[in-house]
Amino acid sequence: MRSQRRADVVRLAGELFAQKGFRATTVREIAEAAGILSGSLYHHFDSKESIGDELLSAFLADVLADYRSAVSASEDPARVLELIVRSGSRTLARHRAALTMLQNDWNYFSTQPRFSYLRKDLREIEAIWIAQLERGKQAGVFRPDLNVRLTYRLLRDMLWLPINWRHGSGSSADDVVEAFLRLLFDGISR
Amino acid sequence: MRSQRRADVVRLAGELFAQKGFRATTVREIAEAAGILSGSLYHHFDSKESIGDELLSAFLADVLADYRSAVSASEDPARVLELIVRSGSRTLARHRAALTMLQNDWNYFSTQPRFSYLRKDLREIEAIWIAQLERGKQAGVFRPDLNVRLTYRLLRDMLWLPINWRHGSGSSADDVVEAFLRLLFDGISR
DNA sequence: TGCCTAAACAAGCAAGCGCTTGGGCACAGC
DNA sequence: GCTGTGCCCAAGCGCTTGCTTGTTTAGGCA
Repeated sequence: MRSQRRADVVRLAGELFAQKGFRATTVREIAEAAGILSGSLYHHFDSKESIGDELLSAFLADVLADYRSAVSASEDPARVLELIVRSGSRTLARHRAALTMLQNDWNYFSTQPRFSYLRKDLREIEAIWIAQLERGKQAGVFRPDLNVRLTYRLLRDMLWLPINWRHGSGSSADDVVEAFLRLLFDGISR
Repeated sequence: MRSQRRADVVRLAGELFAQKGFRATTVREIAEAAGILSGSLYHHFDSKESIGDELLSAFLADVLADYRSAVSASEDPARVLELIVRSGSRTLARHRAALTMLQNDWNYFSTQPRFSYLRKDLREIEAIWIAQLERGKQAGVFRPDLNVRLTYRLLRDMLWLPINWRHGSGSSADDVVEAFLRLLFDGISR
């Protein structure tokens, strides 16, 4: 364990970034959460941006690892999507703060050169989804009239949405996954 | 037409708020977009918040009007949902900036007393969705195992997501609506 | 012409921002 | 015992923020 404090700061900063937004969170707030003064942060980090960088790059690395392993785990497109949804559910939960940052502050991060890897990684994710949807269409597993690109956008965003729900009334994260998969493959009709 | 400039400022500010976030947009930027100085804004508005207020309250008023008219237009729950999706598509397009603000800066607005009506209006929207899903379940139109509350959250968020897609590659807003309805009722399976 | 008002400008205030600086304290190795 | 190093504090710098102030300008009307 090289530096517990450093890791704490990253985690606490992530929670604040997710809660208030990256730009709206001040280094003084981050420092206060960690029990030190703002100037002391700069002993551990170059800048506020590098804290955000650490959170986002770790998140995308884990997500991409999930996707790649799902693709190599099965030949069946429907099965691959199911794997992505199920393993993704846990990974996303571990990186809840980073995902929320990505959703809320995308317009900021996507314009900063430092975070250009975000676009690259998201393109790889898109490519995997589209490849699976297309293969499923060809194989006759999915509807032949499926608009692959539109469906991808809907599904990926749907999958990333529930992360910030506080499922209070008797529904767990697993319930959300099952409801999602059911809706995905069968819709709401009887 | 009481004041063209005032309306222009609201519209331009909305675009900036949607693009950069509410807190990250400065009154100087808004003023520059309108071709005046920041101080002159305060002849038309009390504060930056009141500009945001104008955008958000107008948006929610229009959305709720859609929902109420859809409910009173049909007895069939599936038909009501379809009406909400179709009319909502146009209303959401008209209020694109306000919807984006709501999505990106929800954590900010929802904690400000001034914007407490947001919670109230969203609760009414939720009640309408849930009532229709429940009625459809009872009537045997929807799956009997449908988790009503989870489904509502997924659907409403899904419906509000595509507003910021730049549908470049040959897919229009109408295509998105059709793809959504198809996915909603039938899923992706063949 | 003289007056009134809406709408703009020019300037700047207090507060808060990210970040830097210089120094102090505890503890390691010698 | 001395010194080096890791970690932190106290103070504050330069800049930006939302907003205020006092003044100027343009146009309608008696």
